[in-house]
Amino acid sequence: MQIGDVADRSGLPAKTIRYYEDIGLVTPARDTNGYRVFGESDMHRLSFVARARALGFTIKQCRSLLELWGDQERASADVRAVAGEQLVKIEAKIADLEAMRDTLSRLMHDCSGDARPDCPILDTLGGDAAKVATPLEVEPQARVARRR
Amino acid sequence: MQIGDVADRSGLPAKTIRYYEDIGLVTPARDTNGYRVFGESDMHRLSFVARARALGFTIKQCRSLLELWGDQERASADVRAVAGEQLVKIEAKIADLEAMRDTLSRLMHDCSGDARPDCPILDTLGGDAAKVATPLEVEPQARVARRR
DNA sequence: ATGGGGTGTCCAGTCACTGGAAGGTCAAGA
DNA sequence: TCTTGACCTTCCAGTGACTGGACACCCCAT
Repeated sequence: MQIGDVADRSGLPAKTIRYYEDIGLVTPARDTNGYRVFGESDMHRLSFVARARALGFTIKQCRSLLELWGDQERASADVRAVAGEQLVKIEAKIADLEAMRDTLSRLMHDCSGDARPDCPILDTLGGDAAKVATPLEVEPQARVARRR
Repeated sequence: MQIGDVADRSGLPAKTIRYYEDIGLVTPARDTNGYRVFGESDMHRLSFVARARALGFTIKQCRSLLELWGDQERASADVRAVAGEQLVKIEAKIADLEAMRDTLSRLMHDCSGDARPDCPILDTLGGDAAKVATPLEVEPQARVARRR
């Protein structure tokens, strides 16, 4: 198989597959003309990575997972640990994004969105607490005394 | 004010503030010793950006919002448009992450997480549909015929 | 022989910072 | 006066995971 076939079958762009070779995730053989030659096992590795990436695993985690995948002596607890770590990060990101979404949609709701300049969105971003019901404040930190 | 004070008051790292100067978000004056000197308006701009970034706006969007903020002739509809664009992106990201979370937590649930090697997480990533209830398949795309 | 669609390498750019090195500035303490 | 140490400066490089583009080679069909 050459790179285009693998790209089609794995769903990964050829560029990405070359990149994965670059960083050592796959090591396809080479034809006499210099073209990469992928075997079924390369194909499986790439599909594995594609699925793992789709679940949000980092390349580093993919490396660990690939290693565990190839290790018949593995403990499923080790796999579970990697997945759990990822799940925690995803949940944190969701929480962050939900907070953003809530604030944004409240601001959108409060903004008339017409030709007039009055805008609670800008008021909030500008920190104009007087004009805003629930402002988004950034508390200043304590700091060593400054001269001048 | 010098950069440290602004950093404390805006919550942004000094490095980031220098970076923001670099990309033209603020243009603080300079003291005779070369130190940056920030006025209240610089401070407000930076706090504005900090809040906008906290809501997930890109630097580019921050630029637009800053411009609208300074424009007395603005229409709140323009602000609302930027915010709406951002809200859509955030909602899409949340949906993506929730899908990942759901799949991951299902896999975690199915994985014993003990010393044995059997692991539905790896089975799924490996595309071993036979072992998995609801596999995560990547459909191959149609493609121009390939020789060899 | 020509055309077109593959494939190869290499370099640069993305985004928004962040880390680190090497050095200048200033006020307070010994 | 000298030193210490907190602050400040610039510049360069790295992050993650690709992605785009330039340019050239390979191969088959017409």
